[in-house]
Amino acid sequence: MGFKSIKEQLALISRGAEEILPLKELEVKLGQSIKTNTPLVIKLGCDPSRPDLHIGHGVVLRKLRHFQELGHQAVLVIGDFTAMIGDPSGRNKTRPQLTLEDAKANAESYVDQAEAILDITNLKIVYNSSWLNSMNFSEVIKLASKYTVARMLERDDFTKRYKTEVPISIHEFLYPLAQGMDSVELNADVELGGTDQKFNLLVGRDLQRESGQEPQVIITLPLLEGTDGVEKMSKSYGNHIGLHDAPEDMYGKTLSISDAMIEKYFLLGADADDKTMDDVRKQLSDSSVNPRDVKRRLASELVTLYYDSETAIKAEKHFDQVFIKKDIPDDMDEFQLSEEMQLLDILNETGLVKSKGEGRRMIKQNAVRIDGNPCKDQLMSFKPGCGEAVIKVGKRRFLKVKG
RNA sequence: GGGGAGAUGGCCGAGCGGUCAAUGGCAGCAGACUGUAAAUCUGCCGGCGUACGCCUACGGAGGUUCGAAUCCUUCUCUCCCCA
Repeated sequence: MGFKSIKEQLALISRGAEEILPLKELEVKLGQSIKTNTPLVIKLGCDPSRPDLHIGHGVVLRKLRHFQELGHQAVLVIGDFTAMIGDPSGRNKTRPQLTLEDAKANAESYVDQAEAILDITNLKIVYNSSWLNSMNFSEVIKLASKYTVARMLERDDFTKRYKTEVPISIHEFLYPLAQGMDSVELNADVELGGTDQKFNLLVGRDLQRESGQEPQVIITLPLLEGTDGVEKMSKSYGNHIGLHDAPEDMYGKTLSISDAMIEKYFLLGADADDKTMDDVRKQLSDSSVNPRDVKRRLASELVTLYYDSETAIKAEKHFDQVFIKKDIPDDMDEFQLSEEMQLLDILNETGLVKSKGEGRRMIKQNAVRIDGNPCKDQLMSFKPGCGEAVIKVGKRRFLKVKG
């Protein structure tokens, strides 16, 4: 099968991308690829230490998918080796060090989730332990000699940590090098990553050059902020929309993003094409259009993307019912009463609240409703034979008690 | 190798023998207002008990004391300066 023209390919490749470095080299590579009818090798590394994927990860996976659609060879590098060592970079605690088995298990789950985006049948999956694990100390030292401390310290987060006297371990300097080795191993033509990966991606170029390879082109993608619109999307911030979130959650969470994020979510999260983006921008700048409606469209497109349009309609209906009409959802967890029980215990045991203390607080704050009426009685209890009641805690926690 | 500083609740950061479950900020949760937007206001924000209260917590382990996050010893870890 032939490739599309350079121009056509670039249009898709650059959609949503932050930087393509150097663009000229990419054009050359694409040209060669067309001429020799050979797909380019597109590398994406993933960290299997955190197995829950969200639409933030989706941004870069989507870009890899674009390359698949253009007929290139996508390679997913599972960083099981690096995960095994345990990268202590990042804000606070040392990361848990995974065993190779854990990393492998997580990797499987990762691939399973990535299937929502990638064409798995044409995906090459490799584990970097298969080459990094066998390097001996002298090889590592030789590798380490190719970079200087000053250059390492150029990296943004190292600079920051160094200045604020936050520890940096020596082995962290080896991370970019290990990642770069992956590029050498694969003879990658292009490597994808978030903007925070820029330094690491560039190291790959240097190492490839040292090994006599043509350096890879790097493509960085913006980091998608989470639903709070401030921090980057991350499960630990609790601001993520998971790829495996239930359709209703995906829809609801999307509607909770701030208006300022709508455009970005369309582009990066929903993979909107140029035409859609124009339309969205037009609507957002039109004061007669309620931004909420644009957001509703976004939510529905996201659900459609990860599920299907029918599910999106259902999610929307659920949302309207629960949050706009403040009605109860069609489906909710049920609790069968076998003996008289305190409301507080029911809440606690079913996980509607984290502790009884939280339950008490919620009740005090009028956050607990029974059949729509705020419950102020902390000692209230349910007796068998009392029939059905719907308990609501906060905005979105429901439970049907059957007695 | 020598000298100095430090480790506090999800994070930052006060406290320096009792009044400390620990000021404050951020994050979070809930309520009001809304479009599950933003902004704003209010309350909550270790666990258990209706509550007086009890238990567990200030890097780990010991100790001094009627009483310790606060003092001493020791261990672990971190940062800075000198070599």
